Amino acid sequence: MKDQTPEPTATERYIGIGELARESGCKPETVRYYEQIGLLPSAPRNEGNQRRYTTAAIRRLTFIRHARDFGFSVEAVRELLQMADYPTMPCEEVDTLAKRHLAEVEARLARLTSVRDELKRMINQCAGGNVGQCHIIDVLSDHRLCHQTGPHGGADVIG
Amino acid sequence: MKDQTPEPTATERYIGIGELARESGCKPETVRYYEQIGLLPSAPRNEGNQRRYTTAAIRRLTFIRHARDFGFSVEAVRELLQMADYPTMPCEEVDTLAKRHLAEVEARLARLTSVRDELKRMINQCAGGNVGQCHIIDVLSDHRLCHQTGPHGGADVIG
DNA sequence: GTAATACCTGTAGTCACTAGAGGTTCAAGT
DNA sequence: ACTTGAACCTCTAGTGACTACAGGTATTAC
Repeated sequence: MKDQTPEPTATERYIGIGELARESGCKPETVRYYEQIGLLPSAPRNEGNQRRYTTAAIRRLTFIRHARDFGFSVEAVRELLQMADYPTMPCEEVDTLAKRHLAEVEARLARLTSVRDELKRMINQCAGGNVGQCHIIDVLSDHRLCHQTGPHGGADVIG
Repeated sequence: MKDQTPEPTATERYIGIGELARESGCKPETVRYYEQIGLLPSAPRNEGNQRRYTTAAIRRLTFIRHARDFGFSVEAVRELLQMADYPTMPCEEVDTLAKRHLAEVEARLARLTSVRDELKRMINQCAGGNVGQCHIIDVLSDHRLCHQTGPHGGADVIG
């Protein structure tokens, strides 16, 4: 990964898992989990068996959290990390991964948008009477009552 | 739930779990799962211990699948089913549930939209060189490089 | 009669964490 | 030096909504 900060010096301060987690916006449990599944390398331990980290770990974990926030799966993040570790490689694969992810996000957006529209229609048509006359229940009971502009009736529908 | 079809007669044909699943757009495993968690009542069995269903089950399961397709949680579906079972009750609660769900869907849409925009920006700015110069990696490494119109950097970010 | 298909139960796996039990270590204050 | 409380450790189990599999039984078609 590209260094934005100077290299850690020999006298660099080590931090514990709690501070690392705070700095990167996650919880200590999550850090241990990422170590367990190999997204983070096993951290060196102090005399009392507690993990000690440098700023390199903050950068790596921030990268991970940020990619996860973008909705990349853990496996995609693993690949992104591998690529980021070799700055001289062509970035074609990174681009491909990002584009594939964008396509998935857009598909989810489309489905979610059609769900939203249908929900709005359902709610607007509810006259406020009793359940027997309720349009919301009707639409849920019978797919044919849907306006169905988009593909919300598919298999893995909600993103 | 409001009947769209006439009441089942005494001579009605019973169907197996496979046909029920096909009719309602899910798998037999899912039907058994719904029975297990109490969304569907325990089906009567034939001599060989296999579940037999009537069209009532098709209607109920279709309702469930459809509500799930709209993104209602299983617990919300459970409540909707309870309400649908009492057609003379006021539909206020149904309305409330639907509106709450709409709000959640809109929140997810907002987050997802901001993620999509940022992904697009990342990809457009990738000059196609090597990983060391790759804007995608840069943005993932450093949240400050985000355009950040929306709240995609929050806690539970991706819907 | 036999072979293919559908069905049964029960358990474990998925994804990405999160929560808790039960214990150890560290840092600060007295 | 001692005590207290926070932070840390490992290991296991739970979340949601299914899905998959193993190992067996029933039904159906030929």
